[in-house]
Amino acid sequence: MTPIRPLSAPPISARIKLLDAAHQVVRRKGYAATSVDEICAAAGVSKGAFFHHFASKEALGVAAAEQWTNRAAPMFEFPPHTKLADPLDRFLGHIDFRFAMLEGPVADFTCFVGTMLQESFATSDPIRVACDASISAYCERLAVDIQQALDLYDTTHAVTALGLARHTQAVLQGAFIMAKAKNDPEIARDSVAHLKQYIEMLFKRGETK
Amino acid sequence: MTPIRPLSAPPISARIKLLDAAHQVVRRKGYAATSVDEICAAAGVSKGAFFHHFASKEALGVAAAEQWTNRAAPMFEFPPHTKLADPLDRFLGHIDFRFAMLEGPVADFTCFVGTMLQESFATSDPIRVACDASISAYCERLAVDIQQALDLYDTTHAVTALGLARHTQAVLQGAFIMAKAKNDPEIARDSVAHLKQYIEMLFKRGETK
DNA sequence: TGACTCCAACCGACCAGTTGGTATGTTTAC
DNA sequence: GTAAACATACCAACTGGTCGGTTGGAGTCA
Repeated sequence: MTPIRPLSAPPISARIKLLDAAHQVVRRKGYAATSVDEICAAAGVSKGAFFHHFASKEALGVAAAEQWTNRAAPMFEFPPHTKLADPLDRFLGHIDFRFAMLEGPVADFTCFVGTMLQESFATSDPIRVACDASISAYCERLAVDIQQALDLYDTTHAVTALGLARHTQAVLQGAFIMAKAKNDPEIARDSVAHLKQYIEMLFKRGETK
Repeated sequence: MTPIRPLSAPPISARIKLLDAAHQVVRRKGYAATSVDEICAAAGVSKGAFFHHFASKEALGVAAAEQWTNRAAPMFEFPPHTKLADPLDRFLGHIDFRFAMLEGPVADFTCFVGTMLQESFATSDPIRVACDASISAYCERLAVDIQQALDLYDTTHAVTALGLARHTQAVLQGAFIMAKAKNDPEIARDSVAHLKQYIEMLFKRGETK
């Protein structure tokens, strides 16, 4: 399966190229409609290389879902808003950041694991579990800031940090589908704007405990 | 293509069976992963019947999306809440209704057109357009009650009826994906509960204009 | 240094099974 | 009688996956 190599070693080129190609092609065409040959062509590698690195197409799906988590991680580190002192500012800054991502071709901002889930949740449990892990990791990371905001600000409403993080993720996933329906990002931004308005209402800005 | 027949005539049996079978199988496996043979088997008809009623698999997808709209229509007519006098009660009743639907096997309550959109928005414009039409019809119907609620109740927030209807649809679509990730409806209900809380906050219950 | 070994990385022709779609025929309803 | 509704056998194209082979760089020993 995955060759054993020290984490410090340079990444195996073809493997990374295949994972990146899978992210791009599958987001446009879906998992089942994307053939192994297509992924190879997009990655610029041979079929032999594919099956050297992955035991099966399903194994690539699992690995690509894990890689998707890695790709999302910088979202919580590099943007300016992640350095803000106020946890609610960081949360709202994150929403703004996701809002700003919703532009250009639809396939470029939609979620790889969300797309795969639609097709694989009932047909491949390994892929479903890997996609769930990626989404859960996102939610749990987002919940850290939300919990700090809940600790700091007054809110009389029934809200848990993880629950609100999951709702945020759900709104984003739903927004992607609406954007796909219209083939236009604008409708997705409207939904994220509603989400932000909800969060601001929940936290009643300015009233600390 | 579609045989011309008077609307009053009894529906062509095999055609309806194929559309229903497509709804069931595609929601479980996705569009691309579902073969024509499988749909025929699930419908209990032959392949000859399939290609007699539909020019291609894509044509079935379009017809099934249109049929999905028909299947959703009773949601706005038969449930008790649709007869309530207050438009906000009808809207919130609809949310409760959708909430209550979120139970049992995931594939039984998820959205056929939402699933198809994920795979077809970039590869089949006819299917994309048909799915968009189905979602838009739902949103426009829902927006009727919302508009009446906006006319009746005081809300200081920036909200349009159609925009809120679309956000409702987005939350539902996102909730389906979260349910698929966990293979469990519970997480979907949490998100719909957040949506209901948002709507109640928007309309500040009891304060009419 | 340089000849030798070794093995992960990579290649591309090939295979059996499945795919959407067709061609041709039979049944059924009016 | 005739046309729509359905059935069956079939096909070329494509699918995921296999298999024997080549390559190139890291060790090793003289």
